[in-house]
Amino acid sequence: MTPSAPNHTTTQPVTLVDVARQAGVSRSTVSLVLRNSPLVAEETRQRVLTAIQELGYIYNRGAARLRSQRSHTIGLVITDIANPFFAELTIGVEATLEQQGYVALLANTSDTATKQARFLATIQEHQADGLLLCPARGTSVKAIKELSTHLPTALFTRSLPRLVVDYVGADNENGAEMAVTHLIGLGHQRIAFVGGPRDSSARRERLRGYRNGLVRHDLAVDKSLLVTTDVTRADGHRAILPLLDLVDPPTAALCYNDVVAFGVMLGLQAAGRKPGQDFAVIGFDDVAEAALWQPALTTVAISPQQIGAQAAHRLLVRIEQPTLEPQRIILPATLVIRQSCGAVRTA
Amino acid sequence: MTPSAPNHTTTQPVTLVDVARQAGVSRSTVSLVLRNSPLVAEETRQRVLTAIQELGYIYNRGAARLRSQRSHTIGLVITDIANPFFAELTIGVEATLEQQGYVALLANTSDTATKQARFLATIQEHQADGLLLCPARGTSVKAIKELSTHLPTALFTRSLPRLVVDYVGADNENGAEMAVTHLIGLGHQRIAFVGGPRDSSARRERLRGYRNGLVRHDLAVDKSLLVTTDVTRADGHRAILPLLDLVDPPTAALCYNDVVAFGVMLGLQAAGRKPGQDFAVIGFDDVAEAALWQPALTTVAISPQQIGAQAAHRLLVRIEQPTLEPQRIILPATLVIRQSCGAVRTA
DNA sequence: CTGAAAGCGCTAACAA
DNA sequence: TTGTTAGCGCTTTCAG
Repeated sequence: MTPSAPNHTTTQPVTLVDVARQAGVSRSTVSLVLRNSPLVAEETRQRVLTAIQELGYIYNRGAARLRSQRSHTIGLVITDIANPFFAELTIGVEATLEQQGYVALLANTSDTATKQARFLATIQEHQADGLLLCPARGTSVKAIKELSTHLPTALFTRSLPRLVVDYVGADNENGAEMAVTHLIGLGHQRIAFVGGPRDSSARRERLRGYRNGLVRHDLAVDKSLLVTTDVTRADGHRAILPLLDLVDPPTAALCYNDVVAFGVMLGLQAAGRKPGQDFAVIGFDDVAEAALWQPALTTVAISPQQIGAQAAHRLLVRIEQPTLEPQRIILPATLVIRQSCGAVRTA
Repeated sequence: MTPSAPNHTTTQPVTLVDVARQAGVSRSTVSLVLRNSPLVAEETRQRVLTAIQELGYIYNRGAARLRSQRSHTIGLVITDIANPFFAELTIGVEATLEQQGYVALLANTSDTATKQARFLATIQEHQADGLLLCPARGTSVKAIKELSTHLPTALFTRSLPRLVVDYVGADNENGAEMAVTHLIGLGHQRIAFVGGPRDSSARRERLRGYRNGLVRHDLAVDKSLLVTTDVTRADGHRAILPLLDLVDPPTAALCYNDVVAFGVMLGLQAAGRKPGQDFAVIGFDDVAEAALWQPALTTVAISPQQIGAQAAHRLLVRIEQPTLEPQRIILPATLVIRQSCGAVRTA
């Protein structure tokens, strides 16, 4: 309690009425100042600002929202914050929201539809102004469709079939095709596609690119080289081993994402193989770790921060103009060649 | 619009009054049902629940909070979500909050006091019921002290000098001492302490353990072996190089945390050294990646999820009983020996 | 540009 | 157990 500290009456919280009284103006004037309205005379405005300072007044958005139906809050629902891809994406989202005076209510669904449903209900109860969603596996499209009619919604990373809402993602198809083409150029003929949940749109797109790449080079698509998994390192590890035991085993793998690719590399090493030398591995995402592994991971780079930032931006625009035509924003993917595909000798 | 779908009048949102009318009870009864009060007769309760279903009513917490001064929201402020340590911690926090019907407003400060201050203001405007904070560098203790008098606050991972509030952290001092003792046992005499911001309490504690370990074995503390840094891989990388050029260089390094340790290992490799063979590296945290690096990182394990869960739990308890004596909860640390310290030959 | 009055959707006494 | 009456702190017309 320094003497210069604002005179905080701990018991009764200071309200806008107190500020109005102190400044000698009406409540609505204070309200206008609070929201940076240009309608207030500069001199009045200063008086109000001073009063706010003196009283240590804190704007009560809870009250404001009740009246204005705007919470300046959005729900951010992702499948796994422990995946660095989503961590970086979250940073992008947050930066954009912060700029515009919004905050995120965070939820981690662990890629399960039930947790997601529970959180979506919570989000609505808290009157979030919008929803940023990476749909979990088994998401009911119907439910999200319903939801998106009254709650501005933007999807990222994964889209949902027959659901026309804003979406921001990467060019998965092209990225995957570039990767496969690169592997084929390196002489590989038996290329596996490892990992990812079956109902992920991102996986479908990457798989399509993979197929296109093969077909374009007159290689057959062999179903025994396609594996679906959950999305952790352990899953990648587990998935690669049976592939090695095939009669005609693959010599390379394009993985659903980097995390799975890391698992695959570990699995290979556990089986006495040397990724980058006797087996080629390519990931997807270009997470920061990718460059740091031994061997460094060749991967299809997409920018998670940008995806997050764009999705957030798009959502805020939609909140302002709900009738806007939904947009599908696809950010480019590029192949980053490192050691794990065997194309480069050393660091 | 399936026929079975609830009859959603898109224009007028359904309120508690509508539910009351539909169920033929008063508003307060509905309110009680909404809050699971045991005072309502089971039969009435069912009628209300049915009405809620039929109307597709959504509980408006915004309105509830205005009256009850409870938002069921807490502010979660961390320094860097891209650090897997904080990502896991967040998971722990979230799990606990979810169980108790709370949601987190997330903020990533990038370890800067200004961003933190801005967010703290936002948190208050949004009437968060509590604050879970890992203080950024340069945090004004006075400001947080002031804040904590009206906002239930719990710190984690880093504490603040002369601030008596709930705190959950790891046994940094002991952990560091165990690590140093291990290195000394391995024959190292010149051991560096690398990384971490000077004003992090966690760093101070780890440094103290480091000193204790040396002193207890009659080794001198050499200030030229102590480096402060920011907390990214790049910082670790940068920090180790000058150390190698010393006239009497270190042969081992205890790092502020795993992320810095990864950087140190990369720096060593860039300098043509072999961590785990001609230089020993030990980290702190035991992030998931630690086990997967080549060489696998020896590190002091603390459980981020547990720290997060405990801190959240403690905060919720305090929200219920604000007069409780603040507690300082220290979770144990254990040394996990892998390859980077050279004590184990192979995987 | 400023003021007065009404009310957002809920909860908290209190009474019935 | 349920209903009645205020009113949380703000924004929003609408006048002045």
